[in-house]
This record gives sequence, structure tokens and C-alpha cells, in this order.
Amino acid sequence: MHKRREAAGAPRRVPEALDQALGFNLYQVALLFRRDLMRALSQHRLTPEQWQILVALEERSEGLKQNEVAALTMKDKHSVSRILARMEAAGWVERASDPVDGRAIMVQRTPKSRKALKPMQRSLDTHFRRVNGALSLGERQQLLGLLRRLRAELEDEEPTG
Amino acid sequence: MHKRREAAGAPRRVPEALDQALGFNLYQVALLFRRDLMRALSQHRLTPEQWQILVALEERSEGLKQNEVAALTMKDKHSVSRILARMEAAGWVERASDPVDGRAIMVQRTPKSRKALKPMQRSLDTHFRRVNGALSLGERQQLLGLLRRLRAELEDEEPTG
DNA sequence: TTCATTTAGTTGTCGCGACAACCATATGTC
DNA sequence: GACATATGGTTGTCGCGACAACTAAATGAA
Repeated sequence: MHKRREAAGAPRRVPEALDQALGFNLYQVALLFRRDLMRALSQHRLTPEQWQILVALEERSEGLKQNEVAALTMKDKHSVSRILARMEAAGWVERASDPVDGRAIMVQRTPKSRKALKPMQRSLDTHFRRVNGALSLGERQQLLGLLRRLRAELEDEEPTG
Repeated sequence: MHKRREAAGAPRRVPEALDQALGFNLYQVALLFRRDLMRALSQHRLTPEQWQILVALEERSEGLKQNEVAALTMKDKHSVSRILARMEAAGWVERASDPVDGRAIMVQRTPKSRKALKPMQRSLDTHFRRVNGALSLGERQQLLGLLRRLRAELEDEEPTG
């Protein structure tokens, strides 16, 4: 049994106004998920975002342009540029300029990255089990459906090139 | 009509693996919400997190300890410490050491902050309208319910004091 | 061909979250 | 009272997202 509250003056929960706010709950749950995933991945020295990019790279063995990585992961080019720089430094990916388009950079997974995916999966299973313990399958699918609709609805407003 | 895709090589969507992942959708939608809210608030030179803290402060006019601010907003003391420092510098809050507990710091809204809340509300209404346009009332409540359950389920694991 | 425009990436700034290390005050125990 | 321990906050580091400013290569139009 771990301690739950600090036993301090205010064991009170989130204020009504925030507790009722969709955005607040969304954001907090997202952070809780991310934190949990981060801890699960930390032993492999990967962050959730880096893992996400590896997943995207798994689809096309020829590699992806940073461009495409950004589109597939819904990140902007600035973030992708820097995340990939760190991943390259850590030996997860290789970057080479595209022979066809002199501006573009092709990103590929390294052998290290390919090999690491399996053992990684085990840590992730633990994470997913924890997450899935909280909701039933039906609820998870309901939630997933709602989130995907929201995502589709909101992702195209103001592309901020 | 705004441009939707970059018309580049890969108009393809998020990879299957991510599209099916609850965590990915959760996180992306949360970021979309936050970005939208950030834009709505930017004209008032406030961030979503700062606004959130103002909302929490609204409840207790005597002020809150940083401690309590952290608990009510589900943030950790480190973040709260720095966010409040910025808010104090910007004149949104005042901080004074608690006469009762020499360690604690009491946080209060400034008159500026109290006055600003109304006009702010209008920008937020716009934001909320946009959000609410994406889901029906019933769906929003369903979503809210699921998120609150997840939050309750996950928020107490490993308090990381 | 020349020149404007678009596109691919990088870099810098800022705000935030996670986490570790730290300081100062309170508190409980003897 | 003295001392260990717990608690309230701060500071530093790192990774990430938002956004602006920038470079260089590609494209399209004259």
C-alpha cells in the first residue's frame, strides 16, 4: 500500500470547474498516459515521441523523409528535426540526404533500432496492461472512437504551415 | 477553403498502428485542444496552464498555498513554482509567505487578474464553441465520463512524492 | 534564363512536464 | 533541547511543443 494523499491540509480534489472541463481531463489523462509510457520506455533510453517515430518508420523499410515522419506522427517539422537529431546521436536512426531532392533528408532505422523493438514490446505490454485495467474493452473502443473523431475534426484547422 | 494537405509525396494519414493506439489519439487530441486554447488565450498573454491556475484560485479568495495549487491542478510542485514565478512577474498573482508556516507561500490573484477574467471568457467561448462543434452534447458527456474514470484510476499510482 | 515562390530543414526562444538535488522550516521522538 | 525526518519550495537538466526567423534547394512563370 502506497501513500495516497500527502495528508496535508488540502486532500481536496480538483476544483469543480476543472473537473467538469473536457480539456482539463483530456490533457491530464494524456499526461498520465505519457508519463506511464515514459517510465516504461526509460529503461531503453527512449521517449514516447521517439518510440512513436520508430513505429512510423516500421511501415516503410526504404525510409521516410523527415517531412513524412512529421505528417505521420502529427508533429511539426521543428520538433521532428530535433527529435531525429537526438535519435541519430543515440544510434536509433540514420539520416542521409535524399539523392532525388537535395533539400530532403531520408530517415531510416538502424540495426540497433530494429533489434531493440522486440524486448521493448515487453515493457510496453506492462504499460498497456495497466492502462487497459482501467477500462473495459468496450469502453476503450468507445473512447478511441470519440477521440479519433475529435482528432479528424480538429487536426485540419489552421495548418500553420 | 484552406489547403488540407501539403500535396507532397505522402498525403497518407497516421499509420495504422498509431491510429489504433489509445495513447496516441489521447495525446494528439489533448495537444490540439491545448493549442487551440493557447491561441485563444494568447491575446491576453496567458497560457492554458496559467489560466487553469487562475481558475483554481477563483475558488478560495483567501488564497492558496503553492502546495494546494499543485494538488488542485494536478501539477507537480516544480512546475507550479515556476509557473507562479512567471505569473507573478506578469502581475497575475501575488505571493507572500504564510505567517503560520514559514515554509509555505500563499498565492492570491491580483486585481488585474480579477478584472481580466470576464473579457477572457469571451475568447474562451470561441474556443469552446469550436470544440463543442465537433461532438454532440451526449458524446461530450460520454467522453468526459470515460476520461474522469481514467483519471481517477491512474492519478494515484506511484505518487513520486 | 532569371527571378519570385514554395518547400525541406535548422536554429533560437519560450513555456511546460519529469525528475534529481538542494535548502529551509516544521514536526515528532527521545 | 537535540536530532532525525517530513514537508514546502527553488533550481538545474533534459525532452518536447509552439512559433518566428532563417538557409538552401526546387519549382514555376516571365
